[in-house]
Amino acid sequence: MEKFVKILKEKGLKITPQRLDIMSYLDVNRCHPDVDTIYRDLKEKNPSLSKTTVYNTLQTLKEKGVILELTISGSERRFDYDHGFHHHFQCLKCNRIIDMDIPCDYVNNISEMGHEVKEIHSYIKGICMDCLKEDQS
Amino acid sequence: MEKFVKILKEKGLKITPQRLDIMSYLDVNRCHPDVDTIYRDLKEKNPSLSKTTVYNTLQTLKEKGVILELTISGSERRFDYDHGFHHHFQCLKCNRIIDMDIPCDYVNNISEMGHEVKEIHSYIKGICMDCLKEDQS
DNA sequence: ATACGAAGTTATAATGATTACATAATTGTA
DNA sequence: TACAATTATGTAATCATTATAACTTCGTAT
Repeated sequence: MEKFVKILKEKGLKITPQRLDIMSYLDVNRCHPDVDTIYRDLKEKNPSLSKTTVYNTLQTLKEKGVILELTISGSERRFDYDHGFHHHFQCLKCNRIIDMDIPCDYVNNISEMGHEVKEIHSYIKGICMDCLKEDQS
Repeated sequence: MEKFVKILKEKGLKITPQRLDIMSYLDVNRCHPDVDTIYRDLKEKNPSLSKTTVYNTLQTLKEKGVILELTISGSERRFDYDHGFHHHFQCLKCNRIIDMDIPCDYVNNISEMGHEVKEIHSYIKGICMDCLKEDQS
């Protein structure tokens, strides 16, 4: 928990239990949860939590670069603790998002383009291994 | 225009002026327009056009693989005539989306993963060349 | 050609996620 | 401990998207 306090201080943000809860939740739950899931899960331990707070905090943490917002789907916003670049795979059947740590040289070539790069998102969609197996059986 | 008729027939879809308009619009306007832009522009020539039709048609064409929906931004849905895989760069300042045709070997390696790949999206965000120049002057 | 059924379009209403706002509470500091 | 600034809360407003139902058009078979 100390590491989250440190991060908030570095970013010039006040330390509040709500922020620590959300950061800790995203650090543990690397399943790219959406706003509502975060809200519902955290509300169990802190029933007075407001959904507005969740929105505000996610927005703040995103602006400060602590967390990442995925835009893999147009309809659902998903969030991720920022732990280095990797690709994301979304299964069109079970809707799960899987981290993919296959190396990609493209990232290194981008600087040649003349644009200043701040974020890279790589989304692959299809049918995941598990759903493929189910279909066969 | 004949090519759009052909595509619709191949996909088993009826040929309607609205669909042809939307396909033609996306084929010409490769700036990745959002729903509202498409609607406003096409409404000029066909004032009875309904926004529901735009939504329906985009959805149908997307399902049939004729067009692609970008999810580069969480807040705005953008559409693109499907003309082969390429990366997209979005400028965080002017909001423009630029096609990037730099080769990427990653695409070829994906099949090794065990998942079945249907779509690949690659989004890069940052400050574009033009905005960088403006900042300096 | 014409008529018929299916598919597509339209306009309106409903939905649901996100944002705005005003108030209350908490944080960090003097 | 008290104070100013920031943050959290709850409600209300907003906006894009979807659902619905009536109407129209399309493609085909007569």
